Amino acid sequence: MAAKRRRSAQQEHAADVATYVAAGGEESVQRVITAVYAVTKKLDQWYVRQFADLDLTQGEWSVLAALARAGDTCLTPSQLADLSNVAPSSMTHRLDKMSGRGLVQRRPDESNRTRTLVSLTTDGWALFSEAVRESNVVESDTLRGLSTPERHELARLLEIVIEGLDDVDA
Amino acid sequence: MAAKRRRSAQQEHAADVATYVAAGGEESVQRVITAVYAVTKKLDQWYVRQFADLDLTQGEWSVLAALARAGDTCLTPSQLADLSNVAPSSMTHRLDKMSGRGLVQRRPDESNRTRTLVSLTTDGWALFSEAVRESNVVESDTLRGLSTPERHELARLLEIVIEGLDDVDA
DNA sequence: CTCGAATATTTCGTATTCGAAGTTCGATAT
DNA sequence: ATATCGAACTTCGAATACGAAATATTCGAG
Repeated sequence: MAAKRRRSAQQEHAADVATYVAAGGEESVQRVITAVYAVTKKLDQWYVRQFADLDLTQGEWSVLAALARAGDTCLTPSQLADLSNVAPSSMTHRLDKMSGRGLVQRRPDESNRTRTLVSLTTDGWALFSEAVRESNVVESDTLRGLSTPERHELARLLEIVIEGLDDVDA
Repeated sequence: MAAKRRRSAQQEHAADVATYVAAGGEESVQRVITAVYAVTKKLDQWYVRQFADLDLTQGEWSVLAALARAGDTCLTPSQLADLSNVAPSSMTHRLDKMSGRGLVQRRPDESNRTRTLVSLTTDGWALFSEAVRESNVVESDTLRGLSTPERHELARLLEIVIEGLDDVDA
């Protein structure tokens, strides 16, 4: 099942970084970026399997998570499309399915009738909680090699990166 | 364009983590995982735009990168499907397109005629290099808030996580 | 040697996604 | 007031992805 074990994951990663550096990337950059994507790629595989139990696709999860993070603030289909990295037209169909299943509800915005407001139903909130708890199992397992101080340090460094994300476009 | 600036990205992130913790996640876990996905989500958006200049989709990029990382070792369509997180049947069509464009080439495996061996062409290698150099611009910009020692520390911590990834399935 | 199971790829039907119009409503200027 | 532009959502056709079945080859058991 798992790939060739002749090399450790470390060595495999180092070789990948070397490939990117040879192609013109910076070492200190590629070491971080390649590592980040190695982690998310593996996590994505697990999410697919975990969420299948809940009859949930990654796309539907992104909607659920976006609405949950918004709290009691309703979001529009456009906002959800942006947050989910999909085209607005795709969100239409996705919301059709999810509202048909009773996870979300759409209602017109009285103050601006071009807008539609989307919010989680009680079932939607319940499924969100269920998914978070299931995900936390594999996520926790993923980080088991790090001590609590190391996790905080890792989070701190990532949060520095996050702080500058929005300014890059400009 | 950019979302509401009333809150800093930091505060936004902290609020997101609080939502996951309230739903049953562990604080030290969610702080890291949420941050990792915040970074990759933004990077994914940039990749789409950057790669559009090279007439390259993210799916095609994943094939290019997998073959480049394999070096002179050929990969089979099945292996590429695994590495790209797509179904084998999807890889068939993707390789059809890419070989039609002259980026990759397929040849039968003489030692096992059920297999097909895929490798990069000269044009494929050139496009890979071009894409790496373009990507490195935004990636480098993404990490500009970190000093060189901080980048090494971030890479070190992520590499600890990577080392344990394959053992989680078991 | 032959039969059956396993592996690798492709084909095919269905579902999801995207981008480009189409439609409705709101905002601004004249 | 109304005309025009822009914003938000949806509809529609084309492209992409998935899963199941089909095809071809290898491997192992009898």
